[in-house]
Amino acid sequence: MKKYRDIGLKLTPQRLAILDYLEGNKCHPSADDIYKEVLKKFPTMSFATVYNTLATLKEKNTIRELTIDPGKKRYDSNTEPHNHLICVSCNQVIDIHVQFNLDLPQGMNKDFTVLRNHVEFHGLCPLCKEKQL
Amino acid sequence: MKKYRDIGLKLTPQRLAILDYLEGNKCHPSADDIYKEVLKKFPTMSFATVYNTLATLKEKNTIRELTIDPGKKRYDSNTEPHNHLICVSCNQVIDIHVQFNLDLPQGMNKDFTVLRNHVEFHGLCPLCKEKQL
DNA sequence: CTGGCTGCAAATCTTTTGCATCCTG
DNA sequence: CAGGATGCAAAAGATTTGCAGCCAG
Repeated sequence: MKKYRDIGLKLTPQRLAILDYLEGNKCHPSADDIYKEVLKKFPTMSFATVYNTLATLKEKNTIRELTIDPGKKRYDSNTEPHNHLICVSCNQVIDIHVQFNLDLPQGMNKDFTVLRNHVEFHGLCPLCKEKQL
Repeated sequence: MKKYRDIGLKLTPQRLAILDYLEGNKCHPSADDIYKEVLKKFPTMSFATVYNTLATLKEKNTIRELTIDPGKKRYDSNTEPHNHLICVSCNQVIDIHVQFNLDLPQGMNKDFTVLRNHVEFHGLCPLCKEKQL
C-alpha cells in the first residue's frame, strides 16, 4: 500500500479496496465488476465512488481505460505498454507482453502526431474454440 | 444501389438511406449520428430501425463495428482490413490503408487462434495539436 | 478545520426489446 | 400474401451529475 501514497490523492478505504482489486487482476474488469467486488467489503459503496475513483486514477495514469469491449469500458492496472488478445466469442481479454515497433510509412498522415500504438489480436480463446467443435 | 441487391435482404428506402450515408462517409459515425442524418430524409425513422439495420449489415459483413470510442459503438462501411489513427483529444478516427504483418512470437499463447489483428495509433490530429499550443 | 471524497438518487446516454402495423418480394 | 421490416414506446444497461454530509490530511 505504500506505493499508493505517492499518487497524490487522499487515501480512503474504498479507494484502497478498488486499487487492491485492480492490482491483483488480469481480467480487465468493467466498472460494474469492480463495483460488485468492492461492495462485498463495503456494503455502502456506490457507483459514483467507483467512477470517481476510476476517473481520478486514469488522470494520474495509474490505470488504463480500455475501449475493447463493445458496450462497456474496461480497466487495466497494468500501465506498461502492452497489447491484447481478444476472444471474439466471450470477449475475454488476455495481456500479451510483446512490443511491436510500428511506424506510419514515410509521408503518410505526417500532420498526425503519434503518441503510442495498441495492437489487438482478435480470435478464439481455447475454451470457446472447444465449444465450437 | 445495384450492388446492395446481392446482400440478400429486403431493400427498404430506410435501409438504402442508411447504406448511402455510410458509403460516402469516412468519419466512422455512431448509431446516433446515422439516426440524426437519416431522420432528415425520413422523419418517421426510429432508432430501432437504425440498430436493426446495423446489426443485420454487421452479420452480412457489409459493415464493421468499431470498438474504439469509449462510450459508444462506431460503424465503418469499409470492410477491407485496415487500421486507424485515433485522436486522443477529439476522438476523431482516421483510416490508414497500411497492412502490418504481425504474428505472435513462437510458443506464446499457442492455444489462442488468431483470426485478425487491428492496430490503433493514438495521438493528436492536426486540429487538436493547434488548439493545444 | 477544510477541501476533497462518499453515498444516494436522479438524470443522461446508448442500446435493446415487444408488439402492432406496414410493405417488399 | 407472408414474412421480414418499420415505428413507437418502454426497458435495460452504462455512465454522469448534483448535492448534502463525512473524514483524511
